[in-house]
Amino acid sequence: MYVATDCIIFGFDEGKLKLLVFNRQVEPLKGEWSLIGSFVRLDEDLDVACERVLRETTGLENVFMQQLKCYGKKDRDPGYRCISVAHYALIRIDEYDKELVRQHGASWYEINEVPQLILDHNQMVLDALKQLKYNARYRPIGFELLPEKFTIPQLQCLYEAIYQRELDSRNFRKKVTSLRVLEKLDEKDKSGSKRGAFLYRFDHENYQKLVESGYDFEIA
Amino acid sequence: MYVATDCIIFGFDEGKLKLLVFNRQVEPLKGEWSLIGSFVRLDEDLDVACERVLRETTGLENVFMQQLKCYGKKDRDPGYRCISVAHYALIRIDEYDKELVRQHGASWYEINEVPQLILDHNQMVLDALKQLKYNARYRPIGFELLPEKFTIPQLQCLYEAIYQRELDSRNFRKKVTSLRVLEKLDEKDKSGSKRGAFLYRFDHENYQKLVESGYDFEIA
DNA sequence: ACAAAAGTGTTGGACTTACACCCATGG
DNA sequence: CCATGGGTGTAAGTCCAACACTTTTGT
Repeated sequence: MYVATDCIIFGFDEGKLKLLVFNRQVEPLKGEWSLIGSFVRLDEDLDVACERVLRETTGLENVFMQQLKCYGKKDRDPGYRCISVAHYALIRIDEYDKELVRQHGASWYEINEVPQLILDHNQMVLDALKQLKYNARYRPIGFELLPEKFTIPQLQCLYEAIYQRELDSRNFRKKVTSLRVLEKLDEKDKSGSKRGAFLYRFDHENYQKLVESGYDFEIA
Repeated sequence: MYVATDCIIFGFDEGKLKLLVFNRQVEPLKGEWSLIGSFVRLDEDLDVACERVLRETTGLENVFMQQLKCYGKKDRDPGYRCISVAHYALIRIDEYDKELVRQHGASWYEINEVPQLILDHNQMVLDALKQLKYNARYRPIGFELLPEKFTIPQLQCLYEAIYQRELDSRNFRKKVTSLRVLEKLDEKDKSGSKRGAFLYRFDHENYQKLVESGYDFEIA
């Protein structure tokens, strides 16, 4: 049986949660929209395979990535029996290799304007989004989608995009700062307003300590 | 590549959460403890394969079963390259086919006394238990492990076994009855005490309605 | 009559939500 | 000077956790 992996790649840009979809360049179904994927090689760990796929298409390494689900309907791929283990990845939209992405015929789509994809890939996207919403409540994975330095309004905007609802800025700020995993910098980002908003950095060290102590990261 | 499925089968008996483990009857590793599994047939849906495994070993159908994770380390099975999609199942310990289980050389082990299992099966059990704890908070899956009629003290005992901590009986009773998915019967179960405790039945219909309306089932 | 489990309410504290105004700056 | 987004505190309500005694009945 063939074993493949497909990647649901999320990014965050212009205040919107987006999905990277690919123009399929091989037959069958050449020219259709698709997630990016690959067969898992015989001598390759499953998770290594999807890291490889991500690296080959975006140039990124050490990306947040998580196994979503294994799709195994017998007729999911009309060509041959193939199961696919879907993973979703959160990438920083300012870091990926734009040339590489262009070569693969990929484009970003807003999460609720994703076009028709091949096979069961639309279902994978729906499942991944559900998972992302779910996980975002208990681990601060939202940070994975932002540049290294970000402002609190940006972070809030991201969570609003994930949850697809508005959050109260006072309550949001209170909560994220109370988590004590944000390091406030002396710089401001003035791209969003005249006044400028302070930049923060994610304090990985403190985060790690808190995780180990069993801390609960529910946000919003 | 070979594709297998393995089943983590949970049951609840004598106030303890238990796992059904099998004595492996084929080489290699014959005689070792193992989860039960099977290769996925070429013309068989993945989820159908694990339903088949469960039916073949316990005689049960229509069991609560959920995909856990796909295990795909390249050397997880020293014999040949094989990925395994683990599923966990919750069964009622009074319903399974004891003769069938005996034929497969299976025994129940308390969840924190599980012996050494082959390959990565111990890891699968740990992951399944974590998932069970997690899911038990948001869907009333605990009911799957009890007989059709059960008492509230039994239900509490089950949740205590899953969470591995004690719960307050007043708060627990308050919460589960407030969910409005329990139907109180006129019978009592006197096996647990002189006084006897009222039996309840899970109201699947009302549960379905509540799920559809987006209700949140957090318990304990 | 007593042991053993079933059943029942209340209160204090923690957390969540809702809500409105001033601040800093660039144009 | 004004338009724009950034930043701040408080009060009400809801939810959760802690807690102890009475009931029933078989032995």
